[in-house]
Amino acid sequence: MPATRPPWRAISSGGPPSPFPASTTFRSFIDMQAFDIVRSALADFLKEKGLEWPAKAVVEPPKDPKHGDCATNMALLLAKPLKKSPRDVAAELCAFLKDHAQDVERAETAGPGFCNVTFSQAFWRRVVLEAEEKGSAFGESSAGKGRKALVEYVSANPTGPLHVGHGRGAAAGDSLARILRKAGYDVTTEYYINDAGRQMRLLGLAVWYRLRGLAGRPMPEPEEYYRGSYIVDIAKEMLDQDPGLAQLSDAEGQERCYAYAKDQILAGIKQDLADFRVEHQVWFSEKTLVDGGKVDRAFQALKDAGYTYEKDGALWFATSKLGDDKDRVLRKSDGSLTYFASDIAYHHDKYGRGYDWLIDVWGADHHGYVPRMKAAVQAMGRDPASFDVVLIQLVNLLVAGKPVEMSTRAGTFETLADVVKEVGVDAARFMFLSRKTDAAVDFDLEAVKQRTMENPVYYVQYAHARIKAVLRRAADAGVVLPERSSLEGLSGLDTQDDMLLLRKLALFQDMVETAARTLNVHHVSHYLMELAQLLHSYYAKYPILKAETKAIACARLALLRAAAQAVASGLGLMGVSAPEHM
RNA sequence: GCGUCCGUAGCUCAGUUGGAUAGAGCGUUUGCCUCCGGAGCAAAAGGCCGUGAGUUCGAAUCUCGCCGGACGCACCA
Repeated sequence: MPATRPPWRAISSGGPPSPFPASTTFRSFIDMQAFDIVRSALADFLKEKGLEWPAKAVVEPPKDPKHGDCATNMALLLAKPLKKSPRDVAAELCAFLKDHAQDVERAETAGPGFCNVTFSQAFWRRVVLEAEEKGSAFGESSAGKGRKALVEYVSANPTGPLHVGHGRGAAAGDSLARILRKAGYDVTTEYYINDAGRQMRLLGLAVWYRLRGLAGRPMPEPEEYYRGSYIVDIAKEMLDQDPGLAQLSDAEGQERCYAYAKDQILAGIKQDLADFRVEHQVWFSEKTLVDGGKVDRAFQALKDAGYTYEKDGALWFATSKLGDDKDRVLRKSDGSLTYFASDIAYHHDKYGRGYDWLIDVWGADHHGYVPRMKAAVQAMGRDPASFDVVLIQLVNLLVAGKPVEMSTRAGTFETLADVVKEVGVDAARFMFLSRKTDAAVDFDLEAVKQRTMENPVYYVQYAHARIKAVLRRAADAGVVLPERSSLEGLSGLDTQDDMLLLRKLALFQDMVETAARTLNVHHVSHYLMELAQLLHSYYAKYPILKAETKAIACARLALLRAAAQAVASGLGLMGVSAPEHM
């Protein structure tokens, strides 16, 4: 956390595949079954032929559902060793799968030599039972194995209100924490308060300057200070409470102003975050690092590892030995610490608190800072893979396609609070979380306000509300849906569209794990869009309450109830509400 | 100059570990409200995946060059 967090820039990218979640792909119960069944049958086939599993052989879901439930390229890779054409091998393999794998209804060759496997309908219906059994825990997994992860995000300097860019970082960090929890991690969320150093001095100076001006004791305008109108407001507030303040000495006045302003601004930030449904469990003060001797302890750790040296009166850290471009200064020749120094101490402290995985959410403009932080982690004797940075790209605020100036002028929507007030928490969060964090996003206030497909949040929420409406009507009509369905009761789910929905539901847990593994929050919203689309289409095509038979009506209701569970759960991961009515 | 990231339909964006005919929404065109919520559904049109090579059974995906864009490269915070 670079101290200056330019407000409107924030996030980034591409999520370095974290080592933590691992080499194996985690799948939901249903999916795991499906893929494992095929994998083990393939292994049997290889054993029979006396061959090893080819490194490039995969079992995967085919892009086109017409190709079945899962596909393997095995035959393509066995053609050479078996000295047969890929298609002949595929035919042989398919015959084998049909005979040796459970729940397999069809196994067919396709294209250049793929084997497409289709499971029985009953196999897929089980996902409804799984959803009913797990309830709101549907989609949870143990992929994280309870590892302790610390997500640090926002961490804006308490020198002014949060801007929209901070909002994107806030939404991303908060959602990431929710996703990681769902994926089985023990997550703590944290905000690093830069309450030491130059920024704070400038804040105190700014308020003091305004205060003296208001009190009729003007002083020369400082070269550098915060000019926002909120500074004047704070100065007024202080004067109202104690008109005698202006008579203090500059040193004491600035100190009083700093302390008051910091607390006020921080309180405002906390309120803005709470209003945005963003949680931070820990508020970590930079000051406590310095005062508590933690910086010295971190320095000692680096020194013990042999990475520090003195030069030109400064203390240096040999980050270039660890992949950085050049060495960095920790303590300047004037004796003061660089920002990097407290950063190192901060991360040293984080590890000391027992976290296995540190995730920092930074503005993308700080990407150049990553290598030196990685170097620091390594010098502390930690696995650099246990430290990930999610970079957040900037937000371009627009009104009807035209850029809004990011000035401090009143009347322009630049603060997070203003934007949220204007478009609502749900729409704002959904928008922020729908794109890869490392791509800049255009945030058009007009578009996001509209209840159309311009902002898909309503599309997804509507799918949820619709299902709830049908379930209510069912209850009103006296249709009693058992809390737990039976496989026989679901036998009415036998169309292609039923299967599409069931398979989508089975992928929910997969999606959560992918999002957690890649630290890419946008997977959630895309999944929800696809699920919502299937639901709207299904709803339009099939009568539910007026189904051909009561049994089919119940089966469809159970399917929709499970789907609503997934929608609500997915929206929950984004911190977006799942309304019963709209 | 060096480094990181980005370039996919008119627009905004997905695309997992390299897989089959590259997807979705918006916009456009055409249909659908005697029927459970039309904030919806169905269908059509729309593509040199920036560009040129390479790797291989197979590339939007991996490698290199080039073009275009964003952002970094402090004894700043």
